[in-house]
Amino acid sequence: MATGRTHRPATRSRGIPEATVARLPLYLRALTALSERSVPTVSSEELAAAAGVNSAKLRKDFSYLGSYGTRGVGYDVEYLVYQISRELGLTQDWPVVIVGIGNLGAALANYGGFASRGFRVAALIDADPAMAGKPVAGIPVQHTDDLEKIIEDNGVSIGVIATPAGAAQQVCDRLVAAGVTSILNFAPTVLSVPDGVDVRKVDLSIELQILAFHEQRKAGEETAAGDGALPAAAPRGTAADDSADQGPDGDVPAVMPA
Amino acid sequence: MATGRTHRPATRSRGIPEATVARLPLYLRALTALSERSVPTVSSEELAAAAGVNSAKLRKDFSYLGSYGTRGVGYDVEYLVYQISRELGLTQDWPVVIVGIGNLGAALANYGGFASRGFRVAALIDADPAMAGKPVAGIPVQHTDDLEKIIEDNGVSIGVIATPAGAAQQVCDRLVAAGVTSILNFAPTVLSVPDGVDVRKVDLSIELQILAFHEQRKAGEETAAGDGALPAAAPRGTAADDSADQGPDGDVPAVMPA
DNA sequence: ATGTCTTTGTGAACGCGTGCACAAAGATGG
DNA sequence: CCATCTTTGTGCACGCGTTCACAAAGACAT
Repeated sequence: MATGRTHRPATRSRGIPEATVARLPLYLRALTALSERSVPTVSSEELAAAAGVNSAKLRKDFSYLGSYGTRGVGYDVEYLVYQISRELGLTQDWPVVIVGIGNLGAALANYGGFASRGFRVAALIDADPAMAGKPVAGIPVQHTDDLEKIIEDNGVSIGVIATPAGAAQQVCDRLVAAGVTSILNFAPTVLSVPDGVDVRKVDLSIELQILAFHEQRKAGEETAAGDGALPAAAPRGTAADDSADQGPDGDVPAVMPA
Repeated sequence: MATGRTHRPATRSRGIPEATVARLPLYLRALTALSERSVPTVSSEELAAAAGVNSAKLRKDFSYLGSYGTRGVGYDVEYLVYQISRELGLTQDWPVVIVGIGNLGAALANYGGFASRGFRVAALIDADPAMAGKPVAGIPVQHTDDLEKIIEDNGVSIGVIATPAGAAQQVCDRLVAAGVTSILNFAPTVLSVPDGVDVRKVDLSIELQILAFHEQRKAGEETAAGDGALPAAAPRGTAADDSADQGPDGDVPAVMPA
């Protein structure tokens, strides 16, 4: 019934649009900076500039949370920081596990941005027995075998996957089975999860590819404009490209023709 | 299909929606996997499932690139891989510099996903003199002083910023001045750049906060709709726990109402 | 050839997000 | 207390992206 497609109950709980939720952390950061400088109030214009968004958009975003501003004055910084923090759930403690302590996982464990906002790295987990017990960022790495127990003992509901792509789905399944309902995925794979589990993915390679697309378009604009067929060619005019590039790495882009 | 027509003059490569561009790398990854398994063709349904998207969306996305499918059969995997690669600009070499070789920068330098798709780490740059010459991922770290020269000598147009927040804008300015026109920013700051420069940001902390929001909502659904409640409060943040230098934006944890 | 079956490509409707523009609300000064 | 000024909060319109649904296109069998 209800032919396919995962049902999406999400996002419309309190009526806060997903796009707004995604911007709240941005506002919060800007507000925190103001708070540290003991700035008492800000206008939507100022705050919007600091957050890099449109002021009308910001006001509309805040209107979803309630009327926390004062007309003619602006927003009380401290109060707004509190309201947004509460809305995002940052007034409570969120134990997090990081699975896959390679280069990236270790970097994440050391990343200050996590700990600084209510997120606590409860455990580091890796499949390599040689890693077990070894401290990373002051936390001893534990073996994957104990994953379920770790999740349960710490009441973890948020998991970070930083494993190789091949292991990601399996790890994901175990996390979910153990009770994790939110996953931040750094592995370059599409994870499939049951309803009720949120997945956000961060894919470094994809971001670069998107940049490359725009970069190519920019480079192509200078050369020619209207050719009917394949634009191809794409002579990237930038210097130091045609001459000495062959030596250093001998690594060619991995693509093949038809 | 080589025989002339069948071509829509309508929206050429100039008119590819941003949302579509953002999905092309996803398709490409799925197609590459199929290619490695020597699968000759795929239907939009199959490919969409592998990429985790709707099949109608996928077909529409591909329609912006041209008519590369065969009705009744599907898409030729190899051909499509080539077309998407070309569209994304991955058939050429993209030298990239990474600035800020801390935990994250080092992880990025080691990240296989970069090199595997036409991106070549041309240089690693850090402001710490002690890092200079030290090899990371087989590449010797160079000092920030030489940034401009490095950009120029290597014809770099894409830069990755993995510095602390405080240094990001300054590094950004120098990159742009030196000729970089695309920036991937990992620092938790809003970068301001002149027109013509693309910036994409990856913010680990923001992703977690978004997850926390949904997580809180899920948890709140079961119990009463009670708001606030400030659980256990007592944010531990004051312990100055930030790991040395990587401090993202160093902000205080909690807050209080007015 | 002809008919059937599969799958693409796309017109059209719909919903979400964005930005404009302005009235309402409150501060401030006389 | 009233006038003026500032800034919020929001109704409205517009454009983009998503999804549906179906005709057209081609493969394949007879």
